[in-house]
Amino acid sequence: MAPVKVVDELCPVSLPAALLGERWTLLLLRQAFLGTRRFEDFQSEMDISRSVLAERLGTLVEEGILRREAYKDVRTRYEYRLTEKGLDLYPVLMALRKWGNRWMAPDEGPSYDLHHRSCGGGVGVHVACDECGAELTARDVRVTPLR
Amino acid sequence: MAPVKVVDELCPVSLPAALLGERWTLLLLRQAFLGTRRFEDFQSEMDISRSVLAERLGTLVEEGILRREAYKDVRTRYEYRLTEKGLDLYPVLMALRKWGNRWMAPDEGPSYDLHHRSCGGGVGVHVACDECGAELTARDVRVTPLR
DNA sequence: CCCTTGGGTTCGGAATCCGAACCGTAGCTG
DNA sequence: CAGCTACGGTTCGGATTCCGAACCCAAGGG
Repeated sequence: MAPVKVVDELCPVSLPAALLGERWTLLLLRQAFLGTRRFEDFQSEMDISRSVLAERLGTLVEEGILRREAYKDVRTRYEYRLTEKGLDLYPVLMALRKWGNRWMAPDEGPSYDLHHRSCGGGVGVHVACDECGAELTARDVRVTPLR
Repeated sequence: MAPVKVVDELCPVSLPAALLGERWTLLLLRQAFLGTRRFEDFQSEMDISRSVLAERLGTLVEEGILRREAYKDVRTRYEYRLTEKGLDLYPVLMALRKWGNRWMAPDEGPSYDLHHRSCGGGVGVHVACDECGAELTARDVRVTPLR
């Protein structure tokens, strides 16, 4: 694997990495996928300061990953919900989870489980060739610089 | 999707998220997967300060994601290489890349491309049911709290 | 000998993060 | 209607972390 020089702005990983690789953002998204929607709930379920939470929610809304929406409970409240762009991050979280289960699992095992709604099967993540369908590891992939 | 209260330490996403959701770590891993191995090369290819680079490389080594190894060039040098645990993060990076290509792609397109070495096909990432094989989105998955 | 290179470590100042306090709007209570 | 509470923030001061620049040391090379 020869080192590939990369123009950072043109690497499809670097922008998302800069966004998600900001403290709290991944945890916030996990929480969103678990169904948390309200400011207060994020704040009490994660141990994050209110100011930083407000800021992170703000940038996620700006990025179009969450949308802030008013709704009527007993009175007007707001919720932060995943947009389509946000929902599309699911594979990232699932890949993280799979890795976490394999390499950083707590002794007692996870505190929740995920299953396919309709058949009850577990959730798997796979990197596969679009052409031949073979499961791929880093070693099976060639990097071709374009510029 | 009812909100699920999660004991943070028992969520298989939270530990990896805390680790990778630290500034620079994801970018560093991307670089590692592209073949960068030496301190100086990380430093010149990414725009990171030497002190933080040293620290991040250190924690990744502590975590067993990279291993630091001496080797002989014209003289003794060191390289940071992905361990098996590190290589196993490939799906995370690929999921990030896929998302980046779809939602944050730069106008000119990516600066490099990935292909299956043996058949030339593209690299795909899939979340699928272990049982029935169906492709899954967040909506198809049920969260079951265990404790 | 002095110079260069790789791989760091060590500053001081700048940017972030945190907890705690505050604020405004709304409803509910009496 | 006066006062209280809940939500969804914003605004502080102090504690961390980050950064760039400078320094350090070992091993060659000229």
